[in-house]
Amino acid sequence: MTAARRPTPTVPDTVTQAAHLGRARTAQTRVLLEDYVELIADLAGDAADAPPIGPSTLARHLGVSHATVIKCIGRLSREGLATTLPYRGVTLTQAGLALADRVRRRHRIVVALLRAVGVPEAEAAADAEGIEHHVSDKTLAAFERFLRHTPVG
Amino acid sequence: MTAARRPTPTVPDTVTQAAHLGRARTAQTRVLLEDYVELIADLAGDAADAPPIGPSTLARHLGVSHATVIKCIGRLSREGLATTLPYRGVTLTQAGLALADRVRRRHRIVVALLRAVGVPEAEAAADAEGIEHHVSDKTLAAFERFLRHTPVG
DNA sequence: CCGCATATGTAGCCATGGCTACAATTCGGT
DNA sequence: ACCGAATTGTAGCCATGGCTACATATGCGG
Ligand SMILES: [Mn+2]
Ligand SMILES: [Mn+2]
Ligand SMILES: [Mn+2]
Ligand SMILES: [Mn+2]
Repeated sequence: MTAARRPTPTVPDTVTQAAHLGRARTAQTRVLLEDYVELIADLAGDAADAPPIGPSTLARHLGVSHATVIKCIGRLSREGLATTLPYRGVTLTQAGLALADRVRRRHRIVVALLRAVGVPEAEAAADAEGIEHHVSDKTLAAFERFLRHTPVG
Repeated sequence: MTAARRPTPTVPDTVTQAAHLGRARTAQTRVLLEDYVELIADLAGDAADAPPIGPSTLARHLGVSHATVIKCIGRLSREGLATTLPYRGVTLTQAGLALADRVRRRHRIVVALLRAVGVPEAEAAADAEGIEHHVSDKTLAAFERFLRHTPVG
């Protein structure tokens, strides 16, 4: 039972595989933060006077309870991505805005790539919401290159 | 604070967005199961007499502790994907094998698509480990179509 | 200016998936 | 046969992110 008798060729070297899976696990811890800052930025609009967004609004868009949102806003704030005052909603910090920009850009590119390889609109929109969080910078760069060098969609 | 003054066009309709994010959240609950059955199938090889795999082997490949693996094997077994006997390792059920087949195929196709749009080998291998779990059947079908109609890489 | 609908916050529950520390079993080598 | 190393299992901790139920604050319409 120490190992498979034949180290099947489909199995990559052990430490590499562990690293890949670990990386995916780590990415998971960022998913919630990324979705929140992306949504907050989208809702607040691009004006300089971005208005604070309330928990119930976020809850509606996220499809979770407002209690859950309030807890997660605590984490956002602990991580320095947003500021919040009781009964006064949440506003992104500079760091939060910077992250939101990166996340929104990546989201757009992922959707565009999916569309470009023939994924239907609705599926692209839905799947991108999960895929985006696992697209590294290098992969994103490759996506952009592909989109530039590909005629239409 | 009830909503953004301008319902910025980047924000999709509320219930659609909630559905998309909810779908990504739901997918998350399958990630662990998928990675486990995929790994177990890979390690056991394709022989009919697939040998049971021990927790420590899985732990090494997954990059987590053996205690964590043992707990997760419990879930695998509760969900009918594997059987296990004390000190005798874990074996996939028919359902587990079927899931593993789907997951491994999807994994291959995702890696191939990433390579086809120009993602470097190492990045493709790493990112695929996270992306794969968020690729729906329709999106997978689109990937296959694209790969068929695209000359080389 | 006041009451009430709505939004916000708190408390406490649960499942998951990490971990370490320790206990028990197995099994190969002598 | 049996000893000891390696594997396996158990116990108990923690953080996360869901939820419901209840409590409190806000602010608008009348
Ligand atoms: Mn997302
Ligand atoms: Mn997104
Ligand atoms: Mn994976
Ligand atoms: Mn995989």
